[in-house]
Amino acid sequence: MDSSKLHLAPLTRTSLSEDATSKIRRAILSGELVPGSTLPETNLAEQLAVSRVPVREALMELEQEGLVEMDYRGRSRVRILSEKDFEDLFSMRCTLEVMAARLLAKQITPGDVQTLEAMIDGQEATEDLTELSLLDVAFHEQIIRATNHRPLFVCWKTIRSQIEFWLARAHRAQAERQLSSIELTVPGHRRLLAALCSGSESKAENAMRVEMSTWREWLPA
Amino acid sequence: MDSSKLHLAPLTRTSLSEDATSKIRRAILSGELVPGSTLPETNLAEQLAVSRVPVREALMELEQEGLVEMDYRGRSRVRILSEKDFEDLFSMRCTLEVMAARLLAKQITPGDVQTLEAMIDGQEATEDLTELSLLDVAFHEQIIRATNHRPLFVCWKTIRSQIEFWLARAHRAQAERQLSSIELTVPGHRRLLAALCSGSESKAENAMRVEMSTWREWLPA
DNA sequence: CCGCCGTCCACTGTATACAGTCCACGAAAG
DNA sequence: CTTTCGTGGACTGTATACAGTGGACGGCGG
Repeated sequence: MDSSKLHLAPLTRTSLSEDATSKIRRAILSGELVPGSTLPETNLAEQLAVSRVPVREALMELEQEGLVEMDYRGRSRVRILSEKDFEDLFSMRCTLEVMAARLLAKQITPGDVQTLEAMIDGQEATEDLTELSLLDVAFHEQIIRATNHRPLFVCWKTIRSQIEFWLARAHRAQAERQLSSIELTVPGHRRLLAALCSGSESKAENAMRVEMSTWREWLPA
Repeated sequence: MDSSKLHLAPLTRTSLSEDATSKIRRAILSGELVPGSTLPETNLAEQLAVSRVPVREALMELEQEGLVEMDYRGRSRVRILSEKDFEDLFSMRCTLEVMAARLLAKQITPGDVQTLEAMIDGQEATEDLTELSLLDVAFHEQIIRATNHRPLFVCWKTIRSQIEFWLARAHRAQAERQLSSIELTVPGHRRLLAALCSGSESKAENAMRVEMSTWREWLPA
């Protein structure tokens, strides 16, 4: 049985641009690339062993995600996020997620519930707290995706990376008082999911606001 | 007095990419490029008399704006916006603008008021209805800009062009029963501005919801 | 010592060149 | 007539080449 004709691979085929994007993104999120440091295309191209073209596209993408900023002439640096930036980020997130909660309350499907429950189980099974916080973001992203609301999802994507940046930063900064332990995250998500299934927009909204507020406390990074 | 050293020009310096972006955008909004039609880089580059590089960047930008979509292999076409797309667009717009209204109610400055009033005066002085609808969008954009909330503005930019696309389309489709006459737009904006100045978040929100609903009636494009 | 000017260099914007891929179309086999 | 296979062309993805610009730096004049 020769499956070579099935074109299974093309779905996951990855261009050098996307490759470069995720590599640079990871380097920023990990702190390897410090906020404010310059990102010369020439330099990055050399390090990633590709030409400037994919690097350019990666930088454009990351600018869109808010991790990179370009000066009036096109020179890129790792964006420096201020306190206000983080506050704005979270107020935006709150608005988007509340909208998602209300939408989903009206249209959630058994399939959605199943997916979300599986994700919560995955969170419960996790030991690593850094990993957990990523799963948490993924859970919220799944809620937004489930709404099938394209503009909402596009907007979410413009802040997602910045949220992960903040998470990584907070983890490094305050390793002792770890945010979002399993004991808090998992039950919170179960309550949220229950509210989303209640069919009541206002219940869903309130549950989401509660969920959001548990994060907001950690804002002063 | 030689001003050649003052570098006044660089502020408005325009790259070929941006040039290409606005030209293609205009062509789509005007209907010259029909939804669904393909956009081969080679072809566009030839027509715009530039190389493929600026065209590529323009297409990436327009994809972000939701006017262009790329298939799994990178071939671009003018995006076909469905009825649901427009509904989602407006619900997104409503959410963002309500958020903006609440924010601005808390922090509006005399300068903001002055700018917005001047824009309303400009609307009052306009005869052309197509022009008026663009001024209307610009007015709402100014409200969002005035919040000084970067993520909010970034999100707005991802839907702005699609809204203008819908406007242009609606204008062509129903030339007789013109939407948004001056008699409706200007007083509506004055009331909205008054609510924004009231200092009350809920008044601002309600006024914005009213403003949004006047648009929504026209949805079945 | 301080400021001004010119040169050089690092870097981007754009063009061109090259390689690979998918699809349409047509020929050959059933 | 239908199906299969092969081939050519139309594109994109990526690399390389070229041109221009602004800033850093050093020398020169005050």
